[in-house]
Amino acid sequence: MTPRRQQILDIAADLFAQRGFHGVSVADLGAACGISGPALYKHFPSKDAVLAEMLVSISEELLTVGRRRAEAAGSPTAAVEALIEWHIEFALAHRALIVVQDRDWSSLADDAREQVRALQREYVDVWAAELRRVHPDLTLDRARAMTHVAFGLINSTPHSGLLPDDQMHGLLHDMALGALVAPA
Amino acid sequence: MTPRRQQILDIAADLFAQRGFHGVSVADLGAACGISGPALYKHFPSKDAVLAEMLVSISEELLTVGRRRAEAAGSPTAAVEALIEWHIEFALAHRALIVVQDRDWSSLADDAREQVRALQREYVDVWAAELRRVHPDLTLDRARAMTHVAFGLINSTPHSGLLPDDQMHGLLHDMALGALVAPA
DNA sequence: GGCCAAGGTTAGCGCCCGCTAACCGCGGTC
DNA sequence: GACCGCGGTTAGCGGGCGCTAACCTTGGCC
Repeated sequence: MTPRRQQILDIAADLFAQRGFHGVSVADLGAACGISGPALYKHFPSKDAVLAEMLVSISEELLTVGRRRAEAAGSPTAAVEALIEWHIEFALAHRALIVVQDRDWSSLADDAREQVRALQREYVDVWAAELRRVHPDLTLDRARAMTHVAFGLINSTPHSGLLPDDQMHGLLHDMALGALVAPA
Repeated sequence: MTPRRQQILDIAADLFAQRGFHGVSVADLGAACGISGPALYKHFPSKDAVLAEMLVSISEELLTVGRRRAEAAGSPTAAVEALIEWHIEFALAHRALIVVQDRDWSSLADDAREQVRALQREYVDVWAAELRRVHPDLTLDRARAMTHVAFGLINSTPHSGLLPDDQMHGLLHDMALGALVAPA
C-alpha cells in the first residue's frame, strides 16, 4: 500500500464520517489530501471504490482478529469478554470508520455491499456462538440479536466524547458485560 | 396538519432511512407520495425543511413524554425503567425516524441543527438526573455518557429485525437494565 | 356565475457532481 | 542521454439535482 493511498483512505474516513459519503465531493477529498480532484483517479478507479476498500478492509479485520481472540480465550465467558475488549479497542481507535460503516453502508455498490454483509454476518456469528456457550438455552437468532444490540452499545462511542478514552473504555466494558452476561 | 403534509413526512422518513437524505431527490419523494416533484413546494418551503420538521418534532416528543413519565414514576429506579420503556416503545414504533435522526442529523441547516441538539441535550439530562439518583456517586458527565451508551443500545433496533417486536422489546429491556442498573 | 385560493402540472434554469481527456515534469534505468 | 511510467495538473462534458415560473383545474363562497 503506497502512502498516498493510505492517506486518502484515512482522510476519506474522517470526511465521510463528518458529512456523509454523498456530502463529500472528490474535489473536497482531493483538497483535504493536498492534491486536487481528479488526481484521486491515479489511485482509485472511482469514488465508490474508496468507500468499498475502506469498509471491506475493516470488516475483514474485525472478523479475523475477533475470531483469533475468541479462540485464544480459556472459557466461553472469557471469550465473550475478549470479544468485548477487542470491539471496544477497535471502536475507540477508529471512531470515524465506525460511523461510516453504519451510515454509508447503503451507498456501496451491490457486490461490495454483499461482501461486507457476509463478513459482518460471520463476525456476528462468532459472537453469537460464544454467547450460546455462556447461556446454553439461547436461540441462535436471540444470540444474534443480542450481538447486534451489543454492537449498538459499543458503537455509540463516537457520539459521546464526554469522557477520556480510558474511562470510556472501562464504562463500555462494564455496561456491555452487564447487558450480555448478567441477566441471561 | 393537513393529511398531505403528514403523508410527505411519513414517506420521507422511510426513504431517508433507506437511502439517506442526499440519496433521495425531491422527484423521488414526490413520486412516492403519488404527486410529482415540485408539488412538494406547495407544502414545504424546501427539501431541508422536510428534514428539519421531522427531526425537531421527534426530539420534542422524546423529551416531553420522557420527562412526563420520569416524573410520574415512584422511585428513581422506576423512573429509569420508565425511560427505558418509553425509549424502546418509541424506537420500535419509529425505526425509520431513529435511523434518520442519527444518520442525517448533520445535513440539517445550522439553526435547526442547534434546535435539535438543544432538545437532545435536555432529554439526555433527564436520563442522567435519574441515573444519578440511582447511583449517587455518579459524575454528571459519566451519567451522560452512560445515557448515550444506552441510546446506542436501544437504537440498534432498526439494524436487526431478527426477532418479532415483542421479543425484541423484552430483550432490549433486560439488556438496558443490565447495562444501566446492575453494575453501578 | 364570477372569483379566488389550494394544490396540482410541465418546462426549464443554474449549479455542482463524478469522471475523462490531454498534457506535463521528474526520477530511474539501460 | 533518450526513454518511459508515475503522479500530478487544468479544461470540460454529461447528467442529475433543488428550485422557480407559468399555467391549469377544481371546490367553496358571496
